Amino acid sequence: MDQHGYHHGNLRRVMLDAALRAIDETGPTGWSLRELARSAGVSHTAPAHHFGDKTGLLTAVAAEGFESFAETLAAAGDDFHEVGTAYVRFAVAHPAHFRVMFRPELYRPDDPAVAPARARSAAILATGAQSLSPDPALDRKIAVATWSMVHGFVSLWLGGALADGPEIEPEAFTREIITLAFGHLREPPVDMP
Amino acid sequence: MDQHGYHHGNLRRVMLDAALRAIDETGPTGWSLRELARSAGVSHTAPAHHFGDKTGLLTAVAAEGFESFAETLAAAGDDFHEVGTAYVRFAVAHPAHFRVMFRPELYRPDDPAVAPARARSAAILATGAQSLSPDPALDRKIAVATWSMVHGFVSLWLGGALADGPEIEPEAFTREIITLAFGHLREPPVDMP
DNA sequence: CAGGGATTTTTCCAATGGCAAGATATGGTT
DNA sequence: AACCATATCTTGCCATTGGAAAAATCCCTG
Repeated sequence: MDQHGYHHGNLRRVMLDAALRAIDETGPTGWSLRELARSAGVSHTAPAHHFGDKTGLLTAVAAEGFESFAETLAAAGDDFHEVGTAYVRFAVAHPAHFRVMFRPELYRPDDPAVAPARARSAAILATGAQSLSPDPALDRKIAVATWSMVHGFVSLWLGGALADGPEIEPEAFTREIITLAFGHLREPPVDMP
Repeated sequence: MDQHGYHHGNLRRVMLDAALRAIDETGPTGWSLRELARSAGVSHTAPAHHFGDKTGLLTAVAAEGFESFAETLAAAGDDFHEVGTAYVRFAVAHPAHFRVMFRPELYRPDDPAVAPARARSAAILATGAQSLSPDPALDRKIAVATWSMVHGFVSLWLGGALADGPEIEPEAFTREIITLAFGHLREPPVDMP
């Protein structure tokens, strides 16, 4: 089911992939819709049917990203060390998605295709530290602190800001700094059925 | 020394300020050069003389940002708690600059107006944790961890990702999470002459 | 095989970034 | 005060872009 004539048959996915590649190469705004359409071999208005406009395409990227993100986080379990590591793993594996997801001005965060997955991710992150301490207020503090650290690390890493100095292997390094910063808070090992 | 006729007299600064305002309102790419020129009351090509092109304007913003940033960090002293807090203070006080500075694809990071201040900032951050521990490798880890946390926090905060839940006062909150995460590493109080 | 919805194209428009050439102002020199 | 080199700004132009409107083509169902 390739392109056989008038109907492309697959335009939506092809455009998404082209967008992801373009984002990897030149950032979330370093390309034009017409460019992508050309590369897909269709007219410059063909994408409009699938995405509406350029913002719509970025919204679709964000939606796909948050879906996958929520899954990754959920699969990481309850330990916030693991959730933090999963956060970084996702960003490194899907840099283009990640680069869009946390820049809400690029897309429509309230779009029904985005909002649920977005909320799901936020919920997992917010509750990641639950019952670590007896004080719920401290829990939130821990959650935000962890979230901040992994988000910041990955942003800096993707942005090349950590390029000087010895090479860093993102996932392993994340584990180390989480332990460094939050290891001392850890309860005795949680039940592992 | 306002605009008196043909020569604006102050275009460079006026354009920079207009850009900063526009970035605050619609992000680093949510405006057009012509728009800013109109708001300054000059023709759409007038800015070219001062900045070359749009990227040049963003480069000037980044340069100004890193200058001010390096000063702020340097003034914070040696304690990496203070440096971290200063990091956040800067970002909150100069959100438009900050939004550009850490997105190198938006400007020309190697521009001679940017590179030195950028390097100065990086150096302060990299050595922020020096001699905290006997192990230099751990120092780097601590420095990157701290940097990541404050950078991530501020990115999330500026992006509105922390908007749900109780309101957060950035600088105070930063102090708390730095202490939470790194307080246990702290040497006995440094000499304060 | 007819109709209808889905998908894509062609055509058109306003706005943008940038270039080239010309106009105007400014300061220093004499 | 006249002059000129330079800095600053304008006008006119062009290719590219995002998007709207309308028409064309395809595919599925009955």
